[in-house]
Amino acid sequence: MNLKELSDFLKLSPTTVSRAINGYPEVSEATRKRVVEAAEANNYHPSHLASGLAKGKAMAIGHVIPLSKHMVMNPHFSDFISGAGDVYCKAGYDMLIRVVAEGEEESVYKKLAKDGRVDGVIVHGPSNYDARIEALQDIGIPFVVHGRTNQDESTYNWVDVNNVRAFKRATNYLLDLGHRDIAFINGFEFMNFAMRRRSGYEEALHEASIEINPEIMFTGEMTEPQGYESMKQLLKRAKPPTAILLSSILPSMGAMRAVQEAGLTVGKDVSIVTFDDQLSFLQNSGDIPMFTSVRSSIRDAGVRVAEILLDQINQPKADPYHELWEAELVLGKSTGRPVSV
Amino acid sequence: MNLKELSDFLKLSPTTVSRAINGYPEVSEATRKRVVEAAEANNYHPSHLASGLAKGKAMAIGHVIPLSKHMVMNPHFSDFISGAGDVYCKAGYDMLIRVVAEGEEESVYKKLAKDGRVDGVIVHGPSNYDARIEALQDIGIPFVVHGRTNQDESTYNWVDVNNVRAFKRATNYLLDLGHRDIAFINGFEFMNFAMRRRSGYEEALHEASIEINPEIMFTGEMTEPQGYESMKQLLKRAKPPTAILLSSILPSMGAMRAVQEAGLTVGKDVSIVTFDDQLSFLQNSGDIPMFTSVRSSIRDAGVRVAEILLDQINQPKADPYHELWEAELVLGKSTGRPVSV
DNA sequence: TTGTAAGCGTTATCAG
DNA sequence: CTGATAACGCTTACAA
Repeated sequence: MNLKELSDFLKLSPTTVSRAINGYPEVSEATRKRVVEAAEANNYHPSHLASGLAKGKAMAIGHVIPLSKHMVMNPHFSDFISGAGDVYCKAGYDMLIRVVAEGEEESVYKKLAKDGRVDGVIVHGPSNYDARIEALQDIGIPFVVHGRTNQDESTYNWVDVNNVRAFKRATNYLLDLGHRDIAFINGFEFMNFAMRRRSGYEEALHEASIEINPEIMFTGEMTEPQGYESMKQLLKRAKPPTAILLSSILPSMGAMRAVQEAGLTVGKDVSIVTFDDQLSFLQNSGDIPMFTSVRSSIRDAGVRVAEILLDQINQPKADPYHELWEAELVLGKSTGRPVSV
Repeated sequence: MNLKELSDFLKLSPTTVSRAINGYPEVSEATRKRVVEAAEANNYHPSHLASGLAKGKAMAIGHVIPLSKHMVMNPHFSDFISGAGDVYCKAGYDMLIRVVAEGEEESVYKKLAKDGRVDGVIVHGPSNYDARIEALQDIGIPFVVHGRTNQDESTYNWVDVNNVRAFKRATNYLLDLGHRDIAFINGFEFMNFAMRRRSGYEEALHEASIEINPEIMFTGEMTEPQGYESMKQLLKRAKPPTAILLSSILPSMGAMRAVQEAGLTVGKDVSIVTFDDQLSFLQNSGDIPMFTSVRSSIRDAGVRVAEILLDQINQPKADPYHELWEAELVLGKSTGRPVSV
């Protein structure tokens, strides 16, 4: 059943029926009631394609998600997406996802933005210099970046965590406890967030006049095995570091496993501080959380990013909008003074 | 730039231009080349809404994802989705996701199916009796279920793992090793897959004439903390079970943590067998995997489910199609004979 | 308050 | 091989 049929059935014009259904003010209460009831009874739902075409709005937001070489989705996405998706849903928007091979992202973004299927897009996982930003600016479609790049950040919308500060604080906390050998297991450093985290770590060490030691710094895809393997390497050293900083709770689980396998105790023999995105399925909670961490919810980020994008769509001339969040430092069971001190 | 403008520019009719771009056979190679180049040069992309409207195809597949009470997305989704999304992308389809509160799913599915935004939908996480199935059958939209229900399974498309068999084998393996006290940490049993797993476990115990003991059987949301807490409970018992069966690698990580915290060793003091969905971010691999498991890739399931749906869309009169997969039993480091035997 | 008619950007039909 | 014309199902001036 389409609009025409429904209006024939009601002996009304399509116009009136459309107005009634979309809640326009000029239609009388009596007819509105009749229309809505008939629509319900006949199980009529307006075609989104047709209304989108007519109004020039797609009522959808695009996400482009790159698969890594192993064809997997970064697990951090699922929490971000559940936050964003919830916002869209409440506002009547849909989430459109394109999963693409790494490298094709820019062209896919362009196509997505141009073919009129979405009213705005989210940029995930910005690299240090990210061509998507200029591409989207050229096209003129509203977008919000989750994170930042090294490009002029005043020209686009973004929400980011203060990664430099977070990792500086984390490092300082370990220094205060008396640690001097602090390893760092980071994400890939072409990702902007990872680069900033490294800066925070290095700044803190510099200020404490401790030399940076590349031998105890790792980068890679933030997975459980990454943490496990890296930690195993570290424990093999003649003088293993007494503390480790990690970029996500996933490798932290792996690191903990390696420590325990070696018969050592986390929080005593080895201190661990992690960045806790508060992944829903790996809660670092309890009376005293398992891990000491710098914490910021990635789901909340998804919510805010989505809200900001919808705002920008409704006020296209608004100035670029930014939010920089501070991470909490939460003490857990995984840190203590180094034994030898 | 739209089709009309491009065709004016080329001094051709919109028809011809459309045909050239869509690769219809009746257009000459010369004009096709000219058209494609001009489209490229002018950065022309056809409007998906318009073409969808004209062809009556949306070129999108709908997924409805329920948030749990804690507003989080089940992490198993992200792997499933990356598999499905990859298939869609290669076939030129988009993935449309609606994130909804638990309970609203059925009505959202109906709306999604009716408003013409998608050409088919995927049903996730079927419960034992799932009203969505009949709703979608009434509407007449193609759909594929990931899993099954207790309804007549010959009437709809599905892909499922043989959960009964998998958990029966897992239990039998532990029995063969000599275990008699085998605990079971399951998902919520209103989910059909969880119910089937329980059946497999119980069948094996029955056949071995071992009594079912509800005190060592848990159900809940499959998270790390669930495994941790349940395991802690079990270890408090006067005579803790010597082996545990778990429904996902997430609670298994938690269980392992509890065992290690208690100063015990997994694979010696406590044997663990898990169901391994091969979650990308928690690989149970290595020369000898960390966990003994019954294994079936949830990402592969996403791939197959998507492929089947696209097939059904292209051959609307095809009979319902099913695939029942057998899980592998993979031996890892987490199992051994009970110490007391 | 309601209706008429012209779009929105494509594709499909049919004729040339 | 190419082109005019009518859909696709809805919204929106403009009229009544």
